[in-house]
Amino acid sequence: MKVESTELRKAGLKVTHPRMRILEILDSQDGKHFTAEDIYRELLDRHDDIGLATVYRVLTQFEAAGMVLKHNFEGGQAVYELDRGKHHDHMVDIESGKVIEFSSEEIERLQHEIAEKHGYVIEDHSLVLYVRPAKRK
Amino acid sequence: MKVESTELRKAGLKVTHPRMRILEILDSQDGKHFTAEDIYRELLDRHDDIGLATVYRVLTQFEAAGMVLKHNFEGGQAVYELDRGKHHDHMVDIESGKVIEFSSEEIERLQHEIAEKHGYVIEDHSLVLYVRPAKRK
DNA sequence: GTTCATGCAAACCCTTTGCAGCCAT
DNA sequence: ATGGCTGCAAAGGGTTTGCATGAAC
Repeated sequence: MKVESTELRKAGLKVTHPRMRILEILDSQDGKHFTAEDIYRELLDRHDDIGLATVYRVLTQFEAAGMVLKHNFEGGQAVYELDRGKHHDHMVDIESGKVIEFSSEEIERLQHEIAEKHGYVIEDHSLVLYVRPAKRK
Repeated sequence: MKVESTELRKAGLKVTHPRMRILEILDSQDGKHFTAEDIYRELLDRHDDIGLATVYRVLTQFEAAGMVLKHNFEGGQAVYELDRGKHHDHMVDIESGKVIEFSSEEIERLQHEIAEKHGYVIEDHSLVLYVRPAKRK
């Protein structure tokens, strides 16, 4: 039995064709971030007849199940990535649109320190650097 | 002459009633973050007959002129605040919706270090901590 | 056979835009 | 006077939802 179907069952979701396909696409490229449209078009390319509404519904369910992370970078369109367990933040190259992942334990630590100082506990956080290739000197 | 009108002229914008009023509202509470609707409703309360479209247009112009900062926190609605020159990041209390400002030179420094390490220069960044009041122990 | 999921189109929310009239300069 | 501004209503883009059909269990 495929890994995907186990994942779905674990999340309490029926193993349906759309969910399997979408999960496969999300899993196909590590570190890649997809918009709902990206996935929809990929499905069309594969001649899978799955509606855009279903893509949104499935992504929302995956997010609720903790299988997928959703990010709202600038630009209106949300992007999704498979949650592979290692936390990271993002850098967006504003010239190419490319998304680079990074992580910094030190920043994480400082964030918790700051929240604590204000009497809070961090539930979630979002750190995005909008960057541009450095000019060679 | 009021400070507001000087600000507007400096930005190359005509000194109109809507722009003055919106600027006044933004200036009325330091550290406060407004949605376009917040401002619109505030204007209605003051019996200023200004359309929501105008509020959006004016806020966009203010942002372009560097007078105002726009943030896209979770929840679909953008919030605006007067740019008073001191950079800061945000913490959002997910229970009350309250926005707390903070700043950390150390985090800023680490961000630049990370971007540089990847061959990039930071153009902009967004750091938001979604927090919950700490339980008393 | 039930229950849950899907496709389609319509609805939704926030934001932007076209246009004719109005106001600041 | 004239060019930029405004209000209104309509359009826009991304996302969600209602409903009848269809698939998974």
